[in-house]
Formats: sequence, structure tokens, C-alpha cells
Amino acid sequence: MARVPRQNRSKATVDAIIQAALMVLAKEGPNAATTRQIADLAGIGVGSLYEYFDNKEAIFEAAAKRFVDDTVAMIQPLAPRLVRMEIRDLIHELLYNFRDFLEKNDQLYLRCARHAFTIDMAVYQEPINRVLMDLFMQYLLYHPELTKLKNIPAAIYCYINGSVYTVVKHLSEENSIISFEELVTALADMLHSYTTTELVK
Amino acid sequence: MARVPRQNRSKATVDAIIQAALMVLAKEGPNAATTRQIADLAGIGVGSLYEYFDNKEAIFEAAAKRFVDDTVAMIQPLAPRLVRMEIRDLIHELLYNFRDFLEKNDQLYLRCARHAFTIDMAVYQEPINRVLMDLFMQYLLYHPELTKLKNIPAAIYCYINGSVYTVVKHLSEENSIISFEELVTALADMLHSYTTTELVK
Amino acid sequence: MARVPRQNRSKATVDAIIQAALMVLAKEGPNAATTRQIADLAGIGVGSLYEYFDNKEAIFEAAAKRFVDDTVAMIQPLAPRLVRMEIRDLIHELLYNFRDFLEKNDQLYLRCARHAFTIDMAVYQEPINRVLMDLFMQYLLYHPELTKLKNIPAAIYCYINGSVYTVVKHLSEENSIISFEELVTALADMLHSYTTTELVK
Amino acid sequence: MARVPRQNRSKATVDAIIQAALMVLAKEGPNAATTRQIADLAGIGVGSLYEYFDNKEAIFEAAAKRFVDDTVAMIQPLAPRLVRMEIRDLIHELLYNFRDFLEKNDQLYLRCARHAFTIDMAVYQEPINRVLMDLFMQYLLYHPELTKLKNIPAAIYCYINGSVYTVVKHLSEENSIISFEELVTALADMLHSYTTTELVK
DNA sequence: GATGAATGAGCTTTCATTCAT
DNA sequence: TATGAATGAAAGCTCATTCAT
Repeated sequence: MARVPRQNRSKATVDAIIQAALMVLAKEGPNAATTRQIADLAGIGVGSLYEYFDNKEAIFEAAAKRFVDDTVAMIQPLAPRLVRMEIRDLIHELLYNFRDFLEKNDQLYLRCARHAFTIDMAVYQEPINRVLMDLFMQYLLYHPELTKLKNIPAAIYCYINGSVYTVVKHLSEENSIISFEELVTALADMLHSYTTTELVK
Repeated sequence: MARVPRQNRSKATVDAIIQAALMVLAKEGPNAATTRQIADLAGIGVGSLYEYFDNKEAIFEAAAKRFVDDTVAMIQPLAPRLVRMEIRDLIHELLYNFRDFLEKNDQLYLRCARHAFTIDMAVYQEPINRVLMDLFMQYLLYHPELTKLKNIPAAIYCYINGSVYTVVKHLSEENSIISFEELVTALADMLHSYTTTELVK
Repeated sequence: MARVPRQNRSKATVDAIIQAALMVLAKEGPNAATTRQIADLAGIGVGSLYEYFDNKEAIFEAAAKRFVDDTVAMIQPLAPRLVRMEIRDLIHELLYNFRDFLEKNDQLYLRCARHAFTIDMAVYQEPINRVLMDLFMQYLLYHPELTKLKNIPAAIYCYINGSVYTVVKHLSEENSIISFEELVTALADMLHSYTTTELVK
Repeated sequence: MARVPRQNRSKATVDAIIQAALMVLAKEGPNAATTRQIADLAGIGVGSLYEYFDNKEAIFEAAAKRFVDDTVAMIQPLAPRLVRMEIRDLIHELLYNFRDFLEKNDQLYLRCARHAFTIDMAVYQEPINRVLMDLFMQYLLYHPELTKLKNIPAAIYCYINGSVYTVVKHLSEENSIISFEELVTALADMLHSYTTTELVK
């Protein structure tokens, strides 16, 4: 039976397991990843895995949660600055930060994200989408003229989902036909043109 | 060693295997799908799988190819009509056809597509992206004024990848915050506004 | 149910199967050899194998019999000449003929023989041992002074078994510490010295 | 991945596996022997086999090595006594010891040896041949007059290979035409006559 | 609490054999 | 008679999970 660890020692072990799970996930993908690999990388015995998690899936859930929390934690502090920017600059700033986040630690998170777009894992994407949605909502407060846009929720829904997927896919491509800068500019321009023309009749 | 089926009987068996593979893929996802399930669903013995395919992976490749080919075959005949339409109507027409395609046969293809966004499977998405890219390129021939748009390849790259993913994700959601019609309209408007404002300086 | 073939066509097919079995046996060994390989090499369908043989083992038995019969047929005609020779010349002549027999057809029979020393296959070696025993018995008729040797059956038993195995083993070795000529001379000398000293008290 | 057993418990398991493998090998031969049989006989689960060995072949290799090591260990301590004996007594002593070794444990090793003469397994016979060769070489030191024999390596090569095979074959025969005593005497006499007559010219 | 040896269900794959054509 | 597609038992092997230490 998995227990909630309260001591520091335990917390450190849980952390090591999650970190190891992320690394194994990044390297092998979710199918090939084994509990033995995770335990070895975490520097503990396989049995200990089950002291902290009910089963393998619970470990991956925790790893996914970690990924999502870190992503949210990366975005949230940017908000105060972003909401005051011109829309195209916002997108630039946001996506370059997103890229840096994905590529740090030898692309640890990028390689995890590659496997994350199975729609089954959409539950985990939810918080990321929400924080981005919040960002855009706050943006509206600072730019009230935009509230006249048609069907804002639908537009945001499309833009967020499409952009996140497109960025991850692009970064995962060995030889893309376009550069990251071109990608970002295109995404920025698309949102900019939308916000300047699609007003409610 | 897999052999090339020559007789009609054999061809039917290969078809049954691919169909069964798609159904198992749709129901279980690529990890949980087993050869036994495929054989059972195809109504044949496990051994027969290996008369036509070298291994399990080859079966899934064939299934993925079938999905992609069918998708392309669904889009291609629409092209002549679509390229003559106004851009928002094009998107509407295209995406409603796409939805019907994904939802037929008890959402067979939609449920397969849910698993297809693992970036590892991007190889299989390639032909779909290409046929859509071709569609937009042809569209330019019929609407020459659009050739003045900034960085067309980048815009198309973002739009196609983002839209396809967003549509599949939306259709997979049980209770979405927006309706399909709203989604389509938002995507259509976004492209429309981009084409009317983002001209080369 | 396997049938005894009486027509020429059938006999040719049986022959082709046996030949194919020997070749597959030589190349793959008895474990890795499959019915499909045999059928392919024989130029017939797998099903046809079972028109002439009850099962795979029966094919191998027939192949073993063929090998044995050919070996006996190789030795028998040599006998009239060999029995008149001096004992060392007999061994030389016999073993060089044996070597040629084993190495013809790209070592077909040598490679089969390598697998034949499993003592389980001793049944098949029997006729070979017998023809060699007959040879030595005939030899005694032409050299009556040898009948005074101690325990002739035991000596022949040891000499035949030991020599045949040693020759096949030696020919199978890539880099032997001794040459074939040295091997033959040693075996010849050993028998010669035995026949000149070990007389019944 | 096989791990090196460190604990006593593990070492006992490895031993049980090797012992079981020898028994299965003895009963079924190398082809028919399955991993399940070995595991059952060893009283462990199939999975445990793979805790200690990379694959089935590695188990058989270890079993073969055990057989060879034990054979060598049986012969080696005899050497000091044998090298001082008259040659015929040496052969008697050696072969009777060999027989006892092969027949102990319900003929465990004899039944393994029956399968070992596939020339492919000659690699494993090597150490046995070498220890016997060493024995004869030492014998020469104690009987310097024998160094005048013609081509000693060739003679030893033939004698060792031939004798070992002949003994194993004879012991495996249900109803042999000669007794073990006759066999041993014949082999002893053969070597004795060779050593007394075949001197370098 | 931590371990890792042990487990065995269940996977993919092979292949001798059958039988409708 | 000849075929080869179909079969399915059985093989080798993996790995999440357990539990005695």
C-alpha cells in the first residue's frame, strides 16, 4: 500500500523516483520504460518503488504531474509582464520561454512532451491549457478593446491547443522546413491579425 | 517470412488483419494491443498473422498506412471544389468532411487518431500534412492576391498542424467548453483574418 | 498417410526431397532445419512432403539412410582390392577414399556427419560399422596369420569406431594441430603395430 | 539481464539450475530440453532462470562447462599415480575411473556425453582433450624411451579422440558385442603395441 | 523502512502438420 | 496428385508485482 511520505528522507526518495521516471520516459518512451530502470536510476531497490507508489502507472502519473506543474510554474510568473505587452511580443516572449523550458536538461521535458499528445494524456495537459487561458483572460483586462472579439473562448481554445502542439512538434523535428523564429512569428502574426479584425458585428 | 498475397482469398485475409488491427488500436491503444486480439478479431489463427506480416510492428505500420491513405483519399477529391471557395467556406467544408470521416464506423479513425499524435508517429502524419499543404498551394493559384502574404510556408505549417490536432482533440473530448461549429468558425475566422491583413511589407 | 511411390515421377520427387533434406541438414543442422526449407529446396509444396513421408522425422531418417547407403556403397567396391594390400596401405587407401567421399559436393556428407555422432543416431552408423567389420573379416581370410591376434572383435570394434569419429572430427576442424596425412599415418601405424605384436599367448 | 549472484541463496539457485539443466539435457537431449522443464526441475519459476542467465543457450553453456570441469577434475588428481604406471595399467585405471564417473548419478554424465559428440560441441571437449594430452606428455617425462616414437602428437590425437568416443559409445549401447573389460584391454593393448614398435627410423 | 530474489501470467513468434481447393 | 494458406500448441523470454529477510 502506498503511503504519503512525510519525512524529508521519504520526500527526497519520491523526488528521485519522479526524476528518474521522467528521464526514463524521455529516453525510452512510456512503453519501453521499466520499473527496474526507474529504480536503478533513482538509486533504490525495485521494492522501494512500491513503498511510495501503488503501481507503475501511479509513478507515471506523478511524473506527468511534475511536468505539468513545472510548466505552469514556468508560465505563471511571466504573466504580470506579458499582459502588458503588445500581443505579438507576448507570443514571442512566451514561446521562447517555452522553448528554453523544453530544451533544458538535455531536452528532458521536450522528449517527455513528445509522448504526451496522446489524447489519453489530455487530462494532464489541462492545467497547462488553463494557465494559458488565464493568461489570455488577464490580457483582456489590460486590453479592454479586445473584449469585442467574436467568440473569445473558441478562439483561445483553438489557439492554445494548436500552438502548444505545433511548437512541440517543431522542436522535435530534426530538419524542419521552417525555423523556430519563423514559426513564432507566424503564430504571433496569426493572433495579431485575428485580434485586429474579428470583432463582433 | 511474410509472403506477398496473390490470391483473392489471401488479400481478403490481409484486409481483415488490417481492419482488426485498426479496431484493436482504436480500442486499446498501441501498447495494450496484442497479436492475439488482432487474430481473434480478424477471425484467424495467430500463426496466420505471420503469413502476411513479418512481425507485430509491421501490422501496425500497415494499419497506420491504411489510416493515412484513407485520410488522403478523403481529402484529395474535395480539392477541386474547395480551391474555388471563399477561405472560410473552405475550412468549414474541409473540417466537416474531416469530422464525418473520423466519426464513421463508430469513431474508428478518431480513436486511432487519438494515439497518433505521439510525435514518434509523425512519419505517418506526413502524407496528410502534405496533401493539405498541396490544397493550400493550389488555393493560391486560384487566389493570386494571397501570394503577397508574409512567409506562407510558416503560416501553412502552423495552421495545418495546429488545426488537425485541435479538431481531433476536440472531437475526443466528452464535454467540451465549445461546440464543433464554434471551433470550426474560430479556425475559419483566424485564417480569414490572417489572409486579409498579413501582407508582405 | 505416406505411400510407397512406384512411378518414376514419384521416385524423382522422393529423391529430390531426400537430397534437399541432406542439404538443409548440412547447412542448418537438425534443429534449425524446417520443412519449408526442405520443400523449397526440393522445388515442391510443403504439403507434398507429407504425400511421401509421414512426418519430418521420417524425412530425416530417409536422409540418414541415404547417407549410410552411399557410404556403404563407397566402401564395398573397394574391398576386393583392399583385402590384398598390406595393412597400412589398406588404411591409407580407405581413409583417403573416405575423405574424398565426405568432401565432395561442397562437404555435403562431412557436414551431415558432424551431426551424426549423437549416440542416438548410432542406429544409422550400424551399417557403416558392419561393412567395415566385414572388410576386416575378409582381410583375415587373405592374411591367415592375423587370426592369431588376441580378441579380434574387440580390437576391430575399437579401431573402427575410434577411427571413423577421429577422421570426421579432424576434417571438421578449421586449424588442426596435425595434417590429414599425419592422422592417416598414425592410424595406419597403430593398427600395423597391433597386428604385428598382439598375438594370443 | 543476468546478474552475478552474490548471496549464498543465489549461488544455490544457480547450482540448482545447472544441475537441472544437466538432468534435462541427459533425459531429453539439447533440442527437446525446454526452459520450463529446467525451471520445474530446479524447483523455481521460469523468470528466475533469467535472473542468472541471459538466455537458454547460456544455461546450456554453463551446464556443459560444469560437465567438462568435473571431468577434468576427475582426471587431474589421477595423473601423479598414472604417470608412474606401465602403459596398459594406465589405460585400465583411467578408463575404469572414467566409466565410474560417467555412470554415477544414474548415468547423468554418460547421458549428457551421448549428445556431446556433435562436432559443434567440440569446443567443450577441448579442455578434456587437453588434460588427457597433458597426462600423456607427463608420461613421457617418466618414460623417456618413448620420446623416440614417431609423430607423437598425431598418435596422441588419434588415440584420445578415438578412445573417448569409443568408450562413451560402448557404455551407451544396450547389448554390446564386447564387454567393457574387453574394450579396455583392446584399447590398452593397442597403445602398448604402438609404444613398443613404432620408433623413429 | 528497504531490499532484490522470486514469481508467473502473458507476450511475440515459430513451425510441423492439415485439408479445402 | 499437388498445393500452400491456415492452424495453434508450444517455445523463449519479459517485467510488474510481491514478500521474506
